[in-house]
Amino acid sequence: MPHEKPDAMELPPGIAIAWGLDLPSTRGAKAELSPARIVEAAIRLADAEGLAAVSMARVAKDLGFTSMSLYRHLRSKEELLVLMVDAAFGEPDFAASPAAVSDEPGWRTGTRRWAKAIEQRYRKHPWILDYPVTGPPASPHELLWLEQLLRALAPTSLTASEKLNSALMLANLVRSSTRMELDVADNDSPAAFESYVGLLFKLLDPDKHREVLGLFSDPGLAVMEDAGDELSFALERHLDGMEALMVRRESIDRQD
Amino acid sequence: MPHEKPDAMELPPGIAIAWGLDLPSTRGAKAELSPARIVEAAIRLADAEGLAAVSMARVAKDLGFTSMSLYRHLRSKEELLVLMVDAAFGEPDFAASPAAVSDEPGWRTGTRRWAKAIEQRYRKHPWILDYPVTGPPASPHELLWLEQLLRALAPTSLTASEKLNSALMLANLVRSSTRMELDVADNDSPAAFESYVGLLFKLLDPDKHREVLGLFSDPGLAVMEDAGDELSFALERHLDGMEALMVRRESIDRQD
DNA sequence: CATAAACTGTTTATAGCATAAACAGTTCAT
DNA sequence: ATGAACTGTTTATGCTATAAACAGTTTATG
Repeated sequence: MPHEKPDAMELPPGIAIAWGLDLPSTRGAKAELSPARIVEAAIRLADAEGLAAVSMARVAKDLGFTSMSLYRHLRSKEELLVLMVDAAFGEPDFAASPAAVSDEPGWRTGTRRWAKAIEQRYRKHPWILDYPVTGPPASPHELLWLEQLLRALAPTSLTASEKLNSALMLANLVRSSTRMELDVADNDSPAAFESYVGLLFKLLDPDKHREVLGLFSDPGLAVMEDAGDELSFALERHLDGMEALMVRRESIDRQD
Repeated sequence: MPHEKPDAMELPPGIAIAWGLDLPSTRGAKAELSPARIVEAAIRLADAEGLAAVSMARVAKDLGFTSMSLYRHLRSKEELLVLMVDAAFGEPDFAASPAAVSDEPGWRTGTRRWAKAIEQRYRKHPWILDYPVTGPPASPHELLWLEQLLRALAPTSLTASEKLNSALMLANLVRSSTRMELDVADNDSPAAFESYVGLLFKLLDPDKHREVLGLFSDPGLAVMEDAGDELSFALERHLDGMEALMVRRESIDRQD
């Protein structure tokens, strides 16, 4: 890859490129490839065949180059993956807030809208969920999404730590709920679900596993039909929990 | 592997072995290896060097056998991983409930105890967190843990779906919180945290990222000192959210 | 203007991975 | 006693990421 600013030397993989910190070089043959082209091809491949299909050789082949050519633009496959995920998140897109229509606090509406928006990104590029979260967000688009969520939480009475914690938790919640829904959807529902329950009844001991068996015997246990029901349930519970904290705090403030 | 009951033929990888469904065979040379020995060696290796160090060749070498010998006892590496995770969870261990000491509802205490207990398993075998969750729990120990959590939730007024959803959410919450705490702890804290924040200040646009920057400028943003603080925060919020649902429901019941 | 530095892409090579296939030895059911 | 069933080994295949050396191209500098 082209030489970098001194600043950019010790950054985690992909971050320098993601933030546009490498200066284009003047000398040398002009490049046909670029990180952007490679990432684009890799995303196309992952969308079509999953993250497991993304190998350096395959991406290069799709572009009409050799595997090693990619290493002129990316330090490692890890770097490619970081850039893919960042690009797949993309810019947050919110329908501009229609003011407070309902009687519920604005932070709830905003957070819910954020959750639905990022869920859509996961559904568009499900392979993002196959790339494990390694640490706090450091890539441009991930930080933009975090920013949007923090803006939704800004009007609340939460402390800085609480806001950060809540934001990270909400992000995890959407991620894991969506992942669960997609996993289940993959095993085209009713047949697979029946066979899962059948398996449980064959294997479980009615004594040691009475609650599990009771649950799956319950006729009221509807397989969540609409996509997003599971996420909605978890999200509303979490919002209620945050609200409880705020209410408690305000009542303490009032009595001081 | 030895021949299996007809029942055991179509099960997901590892499940048949985990539930002890393969009959030991009488004919043939007596085996020196066994799934149990292999899994034990693999866990020892993962504990010491991480999940990435677990290859069939390495596990076999540690046992003094060839790679291919493992395939006489396990269908695939996937099967090994499933069995490792199941064994690493192990039997749930709860200090027998000391009745209701505090004035809070028993389901809260029980759920909290469950969360802390499973968190300890993750801390003992952090590599469990590197193995992605693929679907609903099907292995014996995972189902035992689920059973224990459902028992804690049993006295609540939640419906069957709500209990299942809540249980899965709680499991996700503990998993992702612990993962985050371990990720951060890996980068031996203060130095790495400072450099992360420094990075943000160098890269972020004070306009486009005002909330993120404001947050990290806040002197009140304490790096959570005690292990488990992050988990506790998220957990209490979630418990509050569940409680809010129950309270709302009871008040509706009363007015009907 | 010539030369060297810097860059791009290719070829070749290595070490690791999961796992298939064929084979030799062992034990028990028939 | 014979053959089926089993265990473990050897050998081989096709993947993977990526290091190293090389050829060609462009541009900055002598």
